[in-house]
Amino acid sequence: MAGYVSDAVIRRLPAYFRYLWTLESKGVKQISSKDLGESMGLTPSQIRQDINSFGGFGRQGYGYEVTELKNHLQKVLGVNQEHRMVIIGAGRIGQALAAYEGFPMVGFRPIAMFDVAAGRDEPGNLPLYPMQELEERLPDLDVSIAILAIPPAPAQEVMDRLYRLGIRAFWNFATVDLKCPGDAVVVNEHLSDSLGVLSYRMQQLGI
Amino acid sequence: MAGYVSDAVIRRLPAYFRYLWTLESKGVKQISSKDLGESMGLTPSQIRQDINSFGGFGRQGYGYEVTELKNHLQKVLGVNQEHRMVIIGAGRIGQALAAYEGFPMVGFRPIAMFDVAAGRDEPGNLPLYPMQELEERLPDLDVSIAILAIPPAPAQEVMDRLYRLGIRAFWNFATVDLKCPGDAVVVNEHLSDSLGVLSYRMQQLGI
DNA sequence: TAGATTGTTAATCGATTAACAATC
DNA sequence: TAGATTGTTAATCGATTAACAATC
Repeated sequence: MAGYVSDAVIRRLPAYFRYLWTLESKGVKQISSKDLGESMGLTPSQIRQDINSFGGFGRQGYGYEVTELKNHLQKVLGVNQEHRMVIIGAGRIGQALAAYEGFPMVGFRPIAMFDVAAGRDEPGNLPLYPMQELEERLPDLDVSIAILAIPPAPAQEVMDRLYRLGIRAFWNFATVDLKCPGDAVVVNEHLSDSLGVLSYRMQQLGI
Repeated sequence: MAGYVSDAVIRRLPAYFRYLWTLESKGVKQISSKDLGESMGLTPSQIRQDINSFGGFGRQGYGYEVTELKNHLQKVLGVNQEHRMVIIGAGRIGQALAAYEGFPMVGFRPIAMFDVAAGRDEPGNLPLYPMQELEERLPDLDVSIAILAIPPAPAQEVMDRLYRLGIRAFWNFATVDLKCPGDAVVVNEHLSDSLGVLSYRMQQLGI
């Protein structure tokens, strides 16, 4: 079905998926690359290229079946299966993520939180465990992803500790770039980088 | 100094800035494009190209002065000046952002929060006002950026309302893509898109 | 059928990498 | 000076756009 799909394409897939999801929820059955392009700010050509990088779904003279394409994108991204997550750090960011409503759409589910300060509020309805019980409890939780919502200083060490426990996927909110072995994945989320870009554009417009 | 700088370059600038900042705080005085490239996972060539797109700072045979380059990047990004922000929505994401430690580095400062439910906790040390007082209070707050940490449904409407009050820069955490007039800037932050990419990579590695 | 729109190849455009003279 | 490393031009690579035959 798909050979190598470039990074540039992969980064656009979640946006396609999201948009098709909303189309489906509005009852739209069909869409052409032209209309999709207009809504998403991309050229029809690019959309057809992107979609075709993982298989042919359109019908000439008609366009794409919204639900069919959405479901397929879901499988391509792997967000059709449930991903159980543990959240490390029960500070404000950790708590915000524990309650984030964007997860169900992509099949992600927070299962538990850990924090060095065991006396914190239990947010949402997730159990909160002290960090020292990590080794003891993690195996039973059956999670495949760890969210790091902790300060930068201990981040790399905590990641290594989770790696030793078998975690191979990390979503990092600590303000450092973390490195991991080749058999694991890290997505470093740098919120302030977005602000840098925003600031640059403001300057250009003289805001 | 700089003509047109491409989007691809601009998106890398905050990472350069962040890394130079940590180098400076470690007391590093000088760095070559070779070493910078190794640390950041870029080629020396690319780094020299990027830096030269906004002016020549290196010395042959020596490299770059860390502090000088950092300070210049700061000006290029416009993060040397203070940006006052208002946070709309005092839910968990709003509260997390109110306390986010990544802002000072980029000169951003949250000033106040607004929420439809006036009875919420006052988080951090920011004043929290009811949303209906927006028109009355915003002019005195002297903010140039609004963070939207509200549900998708009212997001576009709230943005239009802020635009009418003179706000021209938006950082949007609502899970919809917002559109704005050409004299304003929006950065749409889609956290779950990152998870889509993470999920795709996990699948590829068989995690 | 005629019109619309795909899948796909070819053309263009832009970004990254390589190379090297200039020079600190 | 000799060695290192820049700034910059040229070469390569990849991604986007255009075009169009295929076909629903």
